[in-house]
Amino acid sequence: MEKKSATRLDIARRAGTSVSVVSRALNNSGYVAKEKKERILKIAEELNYAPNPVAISLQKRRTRQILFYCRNVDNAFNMQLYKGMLDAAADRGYMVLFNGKTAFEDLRNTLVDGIIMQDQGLAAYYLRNYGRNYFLPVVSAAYGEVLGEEKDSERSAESRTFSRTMPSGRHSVPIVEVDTYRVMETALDYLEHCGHKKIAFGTPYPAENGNVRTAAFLSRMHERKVKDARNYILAVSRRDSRLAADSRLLSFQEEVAENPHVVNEDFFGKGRLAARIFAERKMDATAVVGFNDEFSLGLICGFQEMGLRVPEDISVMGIDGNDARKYVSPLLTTVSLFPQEQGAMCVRVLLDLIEGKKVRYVTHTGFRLLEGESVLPCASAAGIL
Amino acid sequence: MEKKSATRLDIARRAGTSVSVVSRALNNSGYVAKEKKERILKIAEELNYAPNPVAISLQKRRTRQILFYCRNVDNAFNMQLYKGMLDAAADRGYMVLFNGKTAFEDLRNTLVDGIIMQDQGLAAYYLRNYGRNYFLPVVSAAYGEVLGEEKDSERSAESRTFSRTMPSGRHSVPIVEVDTYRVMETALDYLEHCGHKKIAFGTPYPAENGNVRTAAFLSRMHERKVKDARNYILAVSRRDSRLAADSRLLSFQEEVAENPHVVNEDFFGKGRLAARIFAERKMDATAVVGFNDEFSLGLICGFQEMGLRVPEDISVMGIDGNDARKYVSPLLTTVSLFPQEQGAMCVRVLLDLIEGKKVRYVTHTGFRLLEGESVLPCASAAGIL
DNA sequence: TTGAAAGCGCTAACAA
DNA sequence: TTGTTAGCGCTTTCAA
Repeated sequence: MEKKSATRLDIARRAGTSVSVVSRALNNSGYVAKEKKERILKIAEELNYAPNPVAISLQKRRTRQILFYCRNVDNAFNMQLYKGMLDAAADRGYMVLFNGKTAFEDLRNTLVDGIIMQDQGLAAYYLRNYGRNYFLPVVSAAYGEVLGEEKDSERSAESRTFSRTMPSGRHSVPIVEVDTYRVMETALDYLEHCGHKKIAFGTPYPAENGNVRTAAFLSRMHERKVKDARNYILAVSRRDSRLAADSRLLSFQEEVAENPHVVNEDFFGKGRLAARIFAERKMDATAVVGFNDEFSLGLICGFQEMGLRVPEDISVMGIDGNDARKYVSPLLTTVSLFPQEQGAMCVRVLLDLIEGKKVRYVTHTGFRLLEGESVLPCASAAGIL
Repeated sequence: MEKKSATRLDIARRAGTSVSVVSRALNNSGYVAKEKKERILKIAEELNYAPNPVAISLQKRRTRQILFYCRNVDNAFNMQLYKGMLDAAADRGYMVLFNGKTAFEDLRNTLVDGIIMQDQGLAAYYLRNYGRNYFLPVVSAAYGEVLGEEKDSERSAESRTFSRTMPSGRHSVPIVEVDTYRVMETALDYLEHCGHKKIAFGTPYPAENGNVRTAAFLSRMHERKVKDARNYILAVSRRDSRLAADSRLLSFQEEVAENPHVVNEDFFGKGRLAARIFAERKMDATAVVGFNDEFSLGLICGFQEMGLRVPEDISVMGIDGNDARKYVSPLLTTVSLFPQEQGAMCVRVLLDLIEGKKVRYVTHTGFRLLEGESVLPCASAAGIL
């Protein structure tokens, strides 16, 4: 048993034939005498033969593995994305591996045919710094990425298509995303429908940070003729001293941030803190839309810790459709982005790319309001402070 | 750009030298004239050369990748195990991939050097059905596995060692686990210390199911001369009709259970239901130890939904050290198994195995009580029903 | 129906 | 210091 495992050559020798016949027999492809085939199969069995997948991959120049590269292992939303990927990939004979931490430089040594990046920021960074050297197809799921020039130019090119040739844009990657602007609209419409007039947007980033979700909020508020919209942005400063101290868990695990732009965000903790800031600033909103569900769960926790009732005193709404909602009462009302479907779509786009088909540059996936109990319906909308 | 990427041969040709020199230059190993080396590096740069990791793996007969095979993608505990693995593996130059769903038969096609199984049950099943044919080293993290003959015989062989030869036991795999009996003791000691006399054990499995945690509870209760210990087992029947209906989330994702013995357990949902069963059965315990943290969070949720206060009316305690604790108030008191350390240890054992070192058959990792707010301290321990 | 032969892209021993 | 050579284990022509 200690010795190395059998190869097709070993089988061929015992069967008194050649490797190519053995290969055909094992893969049942091509001609091979029935009797001989049986003998080969039997010998393979006896030898506990198992093909070497690495050799097959080298020959076929295809591993049939793809990777979901995702830093936020903690976030259930990403795990839901991953779940969606698994099925979609299996349908086409691929495996999806997951990796949350390998340095970008080492990523190129992964034995995969393509990579799905957690979000656009990561994808752009990767491509800019490492991607040019070898074109391993990459697809990105979008999620709260920062809005910049690149983003602007991208928005105007939604119908651009890709093939396996180098993309035309500078650092562009096909992305699968949800239309954040319409999502935000859905959230705000719902709250207004429930009677809320003053609506805040809670975000874990500084107010000036131009992430799409904040931008979408401002844009929608603008449309609604709210002039002091910026006052309704409830931002958590990255350096708020209470951040570390506020952790609910004794932390025996030091957090390590390796890439400057990729932090393992504690959305929950920031949401929790945001609730305190809301009170300190005496914001007069009757409802808060959180940056994402994790953040919103933190908001609920924070409000409750201050003795406020959700939704009687303050309504909270999220964005994502994160299954972690189940843990918290009241059940969070949210706009679900159906991460599973988004993940599945990422896989389809990536596999199309790998297989040389043309793919759309931007693919939009669906969303839907999921009612919970965290928004006061038809509220008389009295300020609480 | 469309054409296939450059190889060492391409570089060699342009540099007017041979592949081996190129190889040495690129890997900076062995002799190569300084000037020539520079030229080679430059050409490689120009050609956007990137080595083919599959070819390297074939040659080296090592992928430097290992896999964490884990079905319960939903459970934060497993993600914590995974996080621990990442660092430990990086220390030794390995990547850890994660996969949650590939069928066992396809697992052998994975391009990895070894596999860590989520728990002993999975590992045993895998080895029994697929593992014999090719010895891909496997290590298992233990967690609530079912106690059987195998397990008994294993316990008596803790000091057995393994090498890459076929293990001596029938379907045995090195495991990295925490001593469940001592963990249970720690939990019960703490509750008694807090004044609790009647302690229940909540489990998502039928009462007869001999999983280690239930067994440990019974064993410890027996030691404490509690004769009706079985009456304090709060079990959820697999077929309780309320299970499906009780889900807090609109479920657009149908759950698929592929392997009979591997179910994507909804521990939270079962814990929630268990709280109801507790009330229906009018159990007179003043504290409940949940099977694991997820289950215990469900218990808290369930009790609160019935208008009971935790811990004033009923104390709840968990086992695991699952970070999902942060979501729920009151903060769950638990015995942490330090999943990150357990995961790291799994990796070390697996890599030792891969590298041909002898490894212990069973490796125990540490645990510790983590106080939260879900247990009433020094309770007068009045029954609530 | 078979099997020899030429790779896939890289490593490493060895002779030069 | 260099280059030739022989693989790693498998697939796939193509001539027999």
